[in-house]
Amino acid sequence: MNDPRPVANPLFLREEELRQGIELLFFAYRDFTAEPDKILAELGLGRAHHRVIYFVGRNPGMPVSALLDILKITKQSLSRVLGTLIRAGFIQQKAGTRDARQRLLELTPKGAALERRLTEGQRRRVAAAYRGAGADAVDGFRKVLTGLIDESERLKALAGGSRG
Amino acid sequence: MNDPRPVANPLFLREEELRQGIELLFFAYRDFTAEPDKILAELGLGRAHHRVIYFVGRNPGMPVSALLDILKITKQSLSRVLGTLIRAGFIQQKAGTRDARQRLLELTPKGAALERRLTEGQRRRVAAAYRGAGADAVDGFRKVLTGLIDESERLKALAGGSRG
DNA sequence: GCCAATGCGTCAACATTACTGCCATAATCG
DNA sequence: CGATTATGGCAGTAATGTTGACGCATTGGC
Repeated sequence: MNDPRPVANPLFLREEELRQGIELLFFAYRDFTAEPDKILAELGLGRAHHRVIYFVGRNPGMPVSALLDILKITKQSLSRVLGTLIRAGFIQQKAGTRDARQRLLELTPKGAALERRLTEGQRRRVAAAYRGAGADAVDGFRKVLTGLIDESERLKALAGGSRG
Repeated sequence: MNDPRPVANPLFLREEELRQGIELLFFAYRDFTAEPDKILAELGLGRAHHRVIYFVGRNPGMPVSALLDILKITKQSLSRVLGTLIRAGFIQQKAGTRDARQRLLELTPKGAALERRLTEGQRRRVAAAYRGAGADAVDGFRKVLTGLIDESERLKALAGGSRG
């Protein structure tokens, strides 16, 4: 009458499947950030500096407000990190032409060099994972990650540099 | 002789493709952690507490050393977080039977309840992203994320609970 | 039984990254 | 002119991480 095997319980499988996804995200992010963190530590900088350098490099001339919207931190937190990077000569500000209140941000050559150095390892890592998984897998990876982003943020996230 | 169209430069596309992957990872992780962070803040806890509660819930009876190996933080950092959780009654310790030096960790009922509350939103989010992307995409998602993990950590990461 | 190594905890000091709240300046807009 | 916007600065606080040193109980090899 009863099947002696513990037949695959769909609820259990689902739970297990979801937890595996959660864990993969944790482990991947952990290892993904470890490399640049090391380089940053040598320079007395932290992960927050990398994020700022990355996105300013990606969106040259962006105002502070746009950076705040991406990072989702307070302006006070950003202000300190940004101030450090400006004083250290990685980022420079220019007054906005349309709105003179704005401080438009861009990397200096020194900043661009650091950006390349920091992101190089991450690019290599992503490239290796893409190569190993194949084009279809990459497509799925992007689909799922996009679905994980808050709906209201998806367009902004995919806009990336000056693509959108 | 020359193709007048700026033919898709494979190097550019690759760079763009990789950067998009990097950004998706950032945005997904940002939004993925925002929800539990709010709940934790109400309790005077932080993301580190969630990680500990999560993995102890996943691996009941795990020793401290295993947790250190997963989280990749120093025992001093863990000790503080773990101490808080134990004093607050979310986690309890039992001496190891095989090795009496070990402190085997497990969630109390109170801890298990908090774990469910914290992870519920994340599970829902992952479930929604999985549903929206489809089974093939989920497979690709897992493949790529696995490839992003340090090779030496992949087996451990996939071992999850007591699956491996 | 001695002794080194292991597993865990703790104290001290410090850095980074985040937060809230408040105030200031300057420019834009209505 | 007055309200809003974009930005900067200061003060205080907290979470999370680090290194270094030490203690204590237990284990395991000799």
